[in-house]
Parts: sequence; C-alpha cells; structure tokens
Amino acid sequence: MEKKYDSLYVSTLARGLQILRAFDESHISLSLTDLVARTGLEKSAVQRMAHTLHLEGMLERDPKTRHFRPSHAWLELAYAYYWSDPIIARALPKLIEFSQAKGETINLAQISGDHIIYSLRLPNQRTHFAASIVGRRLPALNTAAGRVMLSTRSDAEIAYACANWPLVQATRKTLMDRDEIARSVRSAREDGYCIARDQMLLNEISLATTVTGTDGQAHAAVQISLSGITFDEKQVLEKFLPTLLDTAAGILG
Amino acid sequence: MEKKYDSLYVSTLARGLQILRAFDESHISLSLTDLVARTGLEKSAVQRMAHTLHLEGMLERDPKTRHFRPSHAWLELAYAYYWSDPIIARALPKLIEFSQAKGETINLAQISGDHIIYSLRLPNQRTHFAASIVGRRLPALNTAAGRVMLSTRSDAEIAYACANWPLVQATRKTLMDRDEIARSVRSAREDGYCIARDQMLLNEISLATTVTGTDGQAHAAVQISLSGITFDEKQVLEKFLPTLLDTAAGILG
DNA sequence: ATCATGAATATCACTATTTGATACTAGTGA
DNA sequence: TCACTAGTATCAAATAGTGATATTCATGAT
Repeated sequence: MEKKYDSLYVSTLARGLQILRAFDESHISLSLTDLVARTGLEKSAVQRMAHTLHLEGMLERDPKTRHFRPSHAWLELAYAYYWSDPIIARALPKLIEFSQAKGETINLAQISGDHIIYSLRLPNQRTHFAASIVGRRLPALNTAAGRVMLSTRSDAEIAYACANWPLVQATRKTLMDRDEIARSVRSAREDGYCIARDQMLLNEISLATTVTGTDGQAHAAVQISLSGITFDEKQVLEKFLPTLLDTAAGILG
Repeated sequence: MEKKYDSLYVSTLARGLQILRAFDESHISLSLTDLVARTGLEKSAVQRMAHTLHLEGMLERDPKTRHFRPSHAWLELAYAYYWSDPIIARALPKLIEFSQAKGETINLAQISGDHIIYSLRLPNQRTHFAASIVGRRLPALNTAAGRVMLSTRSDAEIAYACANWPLVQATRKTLMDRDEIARSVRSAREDGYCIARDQMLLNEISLATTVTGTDGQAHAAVQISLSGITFDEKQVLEKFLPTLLDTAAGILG
C-alpha cells in the first residue's frame, strides 16, 4: 500500500476516489476486473469501494453486465462547482452574447496546474463532441488559451513552464518545440491575445485572450475555435478579435 | 455511527462523499466547522476527510480563510459522465441545431429517481444563471419535462409517482395539487408533449417532449423555456412544437 | 497592548473497521 | 458437460481510522 506519511491522510477515501477517476473519455463502463486493472487495487478493495459508491449513488450499475458507469451525481457536482466559481456567472452572459452574435464556438478556459480546463462551452453545429462538453483538460502549452494565460505571469514562471510543462502531440502539426512555444507566449504578452492553428485538431484555428483582474493576472481565458478552411489567420483577427477582446473585457469590467 | 449492515459497505468512503455533497448552490465555500455542521460528522473526521480530498485534488483551499471549495476535478467528472451516457452525443448536435435556428433556450433533461436533472443546456441571453448550467435537479412532477417523461410509464407507476413523488413550491403559482398534476401527465401521454407555465419561475413557459427509444420508454426529454410575456401558450405551440418534436425524434432516429 | 473567543491543527491510545486471502457461485462458450 | 472467467461472500488478523483532547493560530473587542 502506497504510504504517504501523513497522520491525517485517509487512504480508504483516496482509494475510493481512484475508482471514480478510473472513468474517462475512453473508459465509459467498467467491470470489477477492469477497475482492478485500472486502479491497481486489490480485487476485494475494488469490490467494496465500487459497492459503496453504488449505494451512495455515485455509480450506476448495469444489472445485466454488472458493469459500473458514472451516475447523474457527477453532473450535480459540476453544478455545485459552477456556483462556487464566481467567474462563471460573470462570464456566461458575455459568452452567450458573443455566441449569438457571431454564431461561432466560444469557450471559457481556466488554468489548472499545467493544463487548461474548459469550464464553459457554447458550441455551434460544426463543433465536434469532445470540444462541445465542459471539463476537458488539455496541456496548457499546446493551446492558445493556455499560452495567453501563461503570458500574464512572471518571466521566471514563464521560463519554467515553457521548459517543464507537458506537451502532447495531438496532430501532425502540433507545435512541440519549446523555444517556439516560448516565443508564442512572448508575443501573446505583447499582443494580449494568442492565435494558433492545427494544434489540437487539423484545420482548426484557435484564438484566445485573457480575462484579467485588477492584479493583471489571468483569471481565465476566452477562446474561439474557427474553421481553418473557411478563414485564414488574418481574417480571423480582423473579423473576431475586436469582439473577442470586448467580450473578455466585459467579464470583470 | 450510522450502520447499514452490509459487510461490503465502507463507511469511511461514504463519509468522504458526504463532504463533497456538502457543497451546493448555496454552499459555495465551507470552513471546517461549516462542514462539521453540514455533515454531522466528528470534527476530526471532517478534518481528515477534507485534508485527504484536498491532497487528492478534489477540494481547493483558500490559503487565507482556510475555506474549502470545489475544484476543477468536479468538471472533469462531468466530462467523464458525458462520454459515458450515449444519449448525450446523439442529442447535442440536434439541440445546437434547434438553438441556432430558433435562438431560444433548449435543454436535455433526464429522469433521476423522482427528480429530473438537466444534462445539456443551450441558454440564450435571457436565461438566468441557475437555468444555464447543467446538473440542476428539480422535482419531476413540478416540471413539464418530468411529467412528459413520466407519462411514458405504466399506469401503476404514474399513479404511484403522482401520489408520492416530492413537490416543491417554487413560485406562487407552482402547481401543488396532485390530481391536477396527474391530469397533466395524462394529457402529456395523449399529446406527446407537456406545456406548463410559472412552475419554477414566474412568466416562464416550459414546453417538453420525450426522446423515446424503440421500447416506448422515455430516455430523456427535450425542453424549451420561453418568456410568458413575449408569448402565450398557444403561440408557443404553434411556433415551436413542430420543430421541437422533430428535434426530439431526430435524436434516436 | 492584552485578553477572550473561536477556529484550525496536531497528537495519541484504543479498537472498530478495513483488509486481503480465499472459498464459493453464476454465467459463458467450447 | 466441462473449463474458465468474472462476480460474490466470508472471516481472522491487524492496520488504519476514530474521537477526545491539547495546542496553536487568528481575529476582534476592550
């Protein structure tokens, strides 16, 4: 048993959480043995934890296959999160406004360690599923939103992040060169926005700017995704940047 | 200590979950003592659980006030949920289509015990915050979506539900008469849709229809909210019902 | 400044609770 | 029908969690 020495650490609870975290995008429905494999816990432990989570309404169970699935309670937790984060309520009406005015996908992203997480999304018809639902995490350095948020931090932090934060090659064209990325962050600092293409998806242009408080730190980023077939980067800046900057400025204004 | 007699029940895990569930719409940020009050657990237990949840990334902690808040992980769980429920991916493009065509708020709701839960929402400018974010639970009988989903069940189930499921008086005009509600469910069965006004919010008209599988059971409901000042019920049916029925039919079609 | 109050954090002996090995049962397909 | 895999149940051992209490820290009043 993994032992962090910490007299207040409740390993039983941590083991239960491992079960919850075993579910993701590509692990939708898991059997007891799947859970054993994914968590590395004892079979009996998994049995007890999953059973308890089921009784507590955190896991659904298919009566036929006996597989476990996430329950509606997982959405209730998101609901509580939304209320708890004050930026959400301020950003949402502005994003809706943009979405209805422009008809293009717009998102709110936040920094979460060395990743970004999308906390609000207003997709349009062309948006694919993974980009339509909240809670997706992506390596910050690989995204326009991550870079522009990072650009508001100190030089030391930027240098550290560019050297150490993780990168994932999502497309053939995903930028993996850390110097290039550092350059992109530097221009984001100059410009107040960051634009990138083909990073997470081919033929996708992503444009992002920060939601900045009085402290000058980025609390979040507002980001739009556009088709790289319909637009080139210059057109994107012309057509969308002014409105996007207004949207972002309106959130904490 | 509350003892369900069940040799597989891990009470420590259940206690940890109680901490998570202590957060909701009106409990955004909780101190140790708040958590003690809300969960009824021992102070030491709360200390240990909250500490562990913090280390595991499930709770954020304000370094100044020492209060706990939900973390981004709560959104990640929602992300996993979205992938796990097959109806979500099928419904989303249809809802987007409706939203962009009509410019009105549209939601996907599902039955969760005796409540409904909103699992997808596409709000417009006029939508207030609570109605814009997913994961909200409402008593099924008080909502058009809940009634129309219930209407696809057996007579016995309907009778039981109308007699026993909870009701909450959200507005002065919320329907609290169980016979009236039963009548509303019966017409929903006839009509294939349910319309209601002033139920959760004054001057709000809600129109819902089911997403029905080959088994005839409602897997979900598609619901729209409209201003009762701009429209009357007759206009709503004329202007929106056909499209809404198409939207719902397209989901499992 | 000082004190009083309330909250958060740390400690510890006890034992109830969890553990993990194993045995049992049900379901599946050869 | 048998072999195999996956899920379920049991139980003795001891560890990991409990809860009472002590200590430290923060805040605001006097």
